[in-house]
Amino acid sequence: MIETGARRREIDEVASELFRANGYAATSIRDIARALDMQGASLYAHVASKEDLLWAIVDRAASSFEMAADRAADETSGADAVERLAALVEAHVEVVLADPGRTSVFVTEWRHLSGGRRAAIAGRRDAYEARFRETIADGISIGAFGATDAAIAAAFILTALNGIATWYRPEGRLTSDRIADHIVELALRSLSEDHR
Amino acid sequence: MIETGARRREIDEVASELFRANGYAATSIRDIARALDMQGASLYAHVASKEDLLWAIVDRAASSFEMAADRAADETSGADAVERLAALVEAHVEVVLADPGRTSVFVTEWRHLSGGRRAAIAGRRDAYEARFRETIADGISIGAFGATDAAIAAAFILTALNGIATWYRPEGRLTSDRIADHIVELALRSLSEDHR
DNA sequence: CGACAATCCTAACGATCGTTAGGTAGGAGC
DNA sequence: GCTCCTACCTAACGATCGTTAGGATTGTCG
Repeated sequence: MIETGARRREIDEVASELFRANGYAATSIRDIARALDMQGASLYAHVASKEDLLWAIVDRAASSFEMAADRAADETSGADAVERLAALVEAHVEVVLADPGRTSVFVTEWRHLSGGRRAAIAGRRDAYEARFRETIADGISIGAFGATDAAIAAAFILTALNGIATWYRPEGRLTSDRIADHIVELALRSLSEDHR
Repeated sequence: MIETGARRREIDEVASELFRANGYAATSIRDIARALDMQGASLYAHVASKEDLLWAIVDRAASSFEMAADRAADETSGADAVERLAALVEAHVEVVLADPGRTSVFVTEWRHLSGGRRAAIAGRRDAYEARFRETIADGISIGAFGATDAAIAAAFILTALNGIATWYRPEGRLTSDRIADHIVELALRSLSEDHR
């Protein structure tokens, strides 16, 4: 019974931007409505609850990352760990840069979901991180990466990649393509075997 | 007129933990009071406003980073860019690991400050990031680092270092010392000149 | 003993919160 | 022309928010 019409998509976009700028808890239903030139109560013709708004954003963002990682893994199945990790990193960066606002909400506001939804996102997050961790562990075991701890390396890289959403500005000095190139380079180099 | 007694410090600690777990906006004065076994109104014997609580945490965290960076810069003045950056990174990681909760509040909740305080923190943050950026730019110019963009590299490293606060658990598998070593290694390698 | 400061209390204020109920305007399809 | 659906409205609900006012208790120091 989830509404998916054009109006609902506008509402999701406005909510995403306000959640990003002010946070979920500090954004009221009436704030969102005001940005859409309507009354707070009117939003309930489109949405069952405030949390449903957050859920729509977070769930879609999580799916975007999962699908991009699936695609990256498909395209590099059989390749060595370095290439597989490069594909994962590149896919992640592309999703972040395609919608930094949504990514920002996803990363910082999912904890405001309640009960099962929160647990579900935590689980998907863990599973997603495990892809990175295991690929890094593979690379370490074949000597392609410097011998670091795979769990730490995965956390390091993923938080750095998600951090892009906090500082990237589309109107900035560099195009998103060039930023993506730089970031992928930094991430892969952090695992390189030879240094100094 | 800022109270600095022992009781006030307890209040700051409890508030920091609740802000970290639930966010500033989703934490009420009465939540904080309940964790201290007192009534919400009683907190105002120690604190002028809810925002003052956030300010105390954020300001102290910002000062910790600044002082640690000052010390690191002092100890490596005259050294080459690689060593100077290493000292900055190590100092930052140590501050994060010394109090991940406070760091987490600092990084994610400072936007809830109003007016001048918010602007002041934004300025100090920019100045702090500039230290990293300029040290990296120095390293690039003398060929010690791979030719990446200094601004992107600084943002990449700093968000990765701040990210530690979101996943580090003191009761975890590794000691904070070992984690610090790994992280410093990852951060420095991401800038290394030779790779592949 | 008495003054004082620190600490916490109860009660209440006006504002705002998420949400529900019930109604209205306008266009689409028969 | 009538019905139905979509999209919005006004009004209000009970809860909770940050905060203030004023009083009680307690221990310290003279």
